[in-house]
Amino acid sequence: MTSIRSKIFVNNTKAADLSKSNQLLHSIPEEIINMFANSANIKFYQKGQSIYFEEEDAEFFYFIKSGLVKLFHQTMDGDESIIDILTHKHVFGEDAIFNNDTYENSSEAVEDTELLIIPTSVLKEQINSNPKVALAMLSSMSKRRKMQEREIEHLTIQNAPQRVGCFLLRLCPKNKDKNIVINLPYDKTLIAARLRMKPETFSRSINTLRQVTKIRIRGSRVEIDNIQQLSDFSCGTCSSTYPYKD
Amino acid sequence: MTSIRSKIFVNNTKAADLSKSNQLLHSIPEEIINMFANSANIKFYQKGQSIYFEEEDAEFFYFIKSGLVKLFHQTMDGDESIIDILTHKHVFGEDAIFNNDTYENSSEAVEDTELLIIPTSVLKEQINSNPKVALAMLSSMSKRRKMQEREIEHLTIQNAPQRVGCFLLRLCPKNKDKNIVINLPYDKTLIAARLRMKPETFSRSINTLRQVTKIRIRGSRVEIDNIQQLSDFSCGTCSSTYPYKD
DNA sequence: CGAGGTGTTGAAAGTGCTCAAATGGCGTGG
DNA sequence: CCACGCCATTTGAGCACTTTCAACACCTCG
Repeated sequence: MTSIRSKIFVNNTKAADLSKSNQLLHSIPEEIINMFANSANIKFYQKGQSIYFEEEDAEFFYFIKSGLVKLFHQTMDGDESIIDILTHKHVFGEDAIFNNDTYENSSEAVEDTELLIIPTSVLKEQINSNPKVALAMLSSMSKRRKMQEREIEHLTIQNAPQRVGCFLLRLCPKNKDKNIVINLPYDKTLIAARLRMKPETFSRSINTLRQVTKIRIRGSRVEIDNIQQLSDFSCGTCSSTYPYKD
Repeated sequence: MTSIRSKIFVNNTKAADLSKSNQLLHSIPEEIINMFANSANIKFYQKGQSIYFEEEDAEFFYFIKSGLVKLFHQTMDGDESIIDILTHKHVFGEDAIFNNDTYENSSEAVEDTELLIIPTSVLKEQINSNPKVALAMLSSMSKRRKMQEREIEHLTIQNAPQRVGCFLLRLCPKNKDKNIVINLPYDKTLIAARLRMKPETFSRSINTLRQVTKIRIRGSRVEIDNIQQLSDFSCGTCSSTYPYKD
């Protein structure tokens, strides 16, 4: 239970490496983040270190330079319910500005992580004064909403092996459909939690996928010969089909 | 499969009855909607009539004056996956402006319904030119995101009777905690679908609730003597507790 | 080598779903 | 007013899927 305030600013490169990168998936466009470069600082978090806790006052929001961050809720019976796992270039904590400047969930570094921290005050100013920023926020929030809707749908109509298959499909490069080799982005226990299933269920789902779709998995290495077979199995009942737009 | 365009403008009261009402739950504030009054028209839909289909070009978004609207996705195997049931004062279809002016889901009147229809072009103009509108949109979208997060959490950690209990709790007046009498807002089959369970499961869940929490249900009338008992049962494992803020 | 973390497997229990059938309310035509 | 049919709801039985609990394999690190 380290206090948030106790973390030390190790580095102050500021905008230095904010410039080189492309469109963000479900988050604020990087060009917008760049506008905050002057107000931003860099902060390092060790694996397992907490970033902020739910209901804490939110003075900052965060941009992930590198590493892995887990967003979660603490449940009444002591468990935690994972909201999302975020990686490179994702933004989080910004939603606090619509929540009375209070964080809506807790966050923690899952690996050693390098974050850009930006005062929420700056974001609020920009939203109010710069229509482009407000629009970017709207657009990014809309995308997230859509992804959440998809997640809800999947929780309802897909079974565990299908959800795992769907997760793998999302990792595949968009332009290939044969002989794909990918690596799981984080350990299986965490993937299981992200997919809202138990590690045992995840493991058994992998076995099912092996049998049904002929994929090969060894450690974190995944080989998919025929992506069609995997998407037929995973997405046969969904409202969207592979390849996904986001 | 009636065409959307075939519906007739029955009435043109315009802004007439837009003024009297209070804050909206998870939607655009009514004061913002009022700004569009001059561009709005009123349109009636019969029970069962489709309002728009997924992927259709979106020229309008909608405000519910009265009635009941179902938002849903068509799944690959012909079923439909319900996204939400909306009532009086809810806004829908506006998300299309962030989706290439294409509706993201389908909608249908569940009862006879009176809608205010407003061109999306007007909304887009306002968002770009009026920071207040953009801010209102952001705030409302943020609330919806939060509700979706809660729904995802509930799908994962609550069982069917708990989800039903939670649904009932949301219907209760916020200021009473004894001898509450409420009415189910729509028929049980639809509630079941909204809670993402089968009608059979819903029915059995009601029975469980009767036994465990001493509530009485007859037809659509629900009597709750002790709300504490119901919320202990339903929300014991969630990250939020009754009374809910939204 | 031993400890701890991660991942896998087996067996049993729990939960929701499917299918089938019964019940009950309600409006229509007689 | 009554019989009929339709629809919503309930109930029962069996099944499919996920979790739980327990045990074990594997790997890395000291």
